Amino acid sequence: MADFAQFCNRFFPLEKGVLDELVKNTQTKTFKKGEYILKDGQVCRHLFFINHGLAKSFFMKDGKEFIMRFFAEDFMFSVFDSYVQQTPSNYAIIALEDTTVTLISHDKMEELCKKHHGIEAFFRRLVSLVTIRMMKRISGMLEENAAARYTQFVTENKDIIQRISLGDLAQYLGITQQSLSRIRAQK
Amino acid sequence: MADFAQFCNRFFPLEKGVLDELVKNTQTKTFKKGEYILKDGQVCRHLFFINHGLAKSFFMKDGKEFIMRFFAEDFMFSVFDSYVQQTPSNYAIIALEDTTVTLISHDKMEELCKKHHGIEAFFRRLVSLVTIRMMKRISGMLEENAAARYTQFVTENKDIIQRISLGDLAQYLGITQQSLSRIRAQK
DNA sequence: CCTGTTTTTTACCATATGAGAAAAAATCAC
DNA sequence: GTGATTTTTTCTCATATGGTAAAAAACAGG
Repeated sequence: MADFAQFCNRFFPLEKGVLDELVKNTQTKTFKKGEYILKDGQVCRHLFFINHGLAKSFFMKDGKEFIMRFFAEDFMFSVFDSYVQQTPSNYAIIALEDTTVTLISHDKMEELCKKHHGIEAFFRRLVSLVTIRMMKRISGMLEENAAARYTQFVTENKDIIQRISLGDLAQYLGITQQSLSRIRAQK
Repeated sequence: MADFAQFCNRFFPLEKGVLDELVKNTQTKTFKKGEYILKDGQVCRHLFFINHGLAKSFFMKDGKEFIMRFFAEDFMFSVFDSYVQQTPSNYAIIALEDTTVTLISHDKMEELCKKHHGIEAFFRRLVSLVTIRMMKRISGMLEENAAARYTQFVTENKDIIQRISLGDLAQYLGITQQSLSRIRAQK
């Protein structure tokens, strides 16, 4: 069971009092497998941290589902476009397993960012790392075909790969599940 | 000719003295068409702002070029993975036209972020918007085929589209220039 | 343990895009 | 302005992936 305060200490150490204030302003929620953590069309009003479980963010287009990312234990995330702009989200988040999350509300977080320079810096670091991950994703999508992206995803996500269905993984890779099944068969 | 201070004021207003301090710590450089603004393998030690001109960031793989982004006037950017981690860059930046940039060094910027909460917040906003753009790019690459991505790029970049070669645009879209030529022909 | 549901695999054909080569057009340098 | 270079187009064929359908396998609930 990942702990949010511990995560923070590893991620970006804050002064004791500041960390306490941050943690004090979180709440915890549990979602059953298959439940929406965020529905598309809603404004994403929280940062999330996964204590336990697995989730995906995704969107639909022409009846097809496309997966932006999987989120597992000890990971902090949000739907950043909706969160930052406080506009309705094009993406939804669903729990793929029974999942417990720690939440910080946008308004509180903005308030804390203004109040504590350290939390602002924490947040900058968080978004910076998100950016770096997205750069890698874009590079991978440009340079590699589906088979190579699959192999890479497997090697980089050994820990969660068994927990993700073939269909979900295919939609993350941007191919049909039939194609992914074919790719797997060719090994 | 875009002005950096004006850009800042529009982007994220800082206190007068703070903005002055930021601007005072910039320098200006000019690159001829075709010159490297950053070579891959180098650590990206600056944030960039384009006063005038056009540039692309890209990487090579198996002799093929893949373009991450184009940067035109009045735009602030960096190679964020290399910049944030201060590690050698996998990406290079080349001027596509004679280009003038305003630079802020990483070390100075970090110093200013520590010193002025406002600059930290400025930077958070900058990285947040980068993240949002990258989310859009990833969505687009997942959901749309090359023809649709081309159409969308054109409509969203009317201003610079005539300045980008077909080959470069193809490599941004993740297809060959022959394919893009074919797509264009079908309109 | 059995039954219904979901997930994965397989097969067939259609289509988008890639690779290589070469022609045509546009641009650049002197 | 002219020749050289670069960019764009066109062509042909190969391949990866999509779409549809259906079978097989795995899983879930009573």
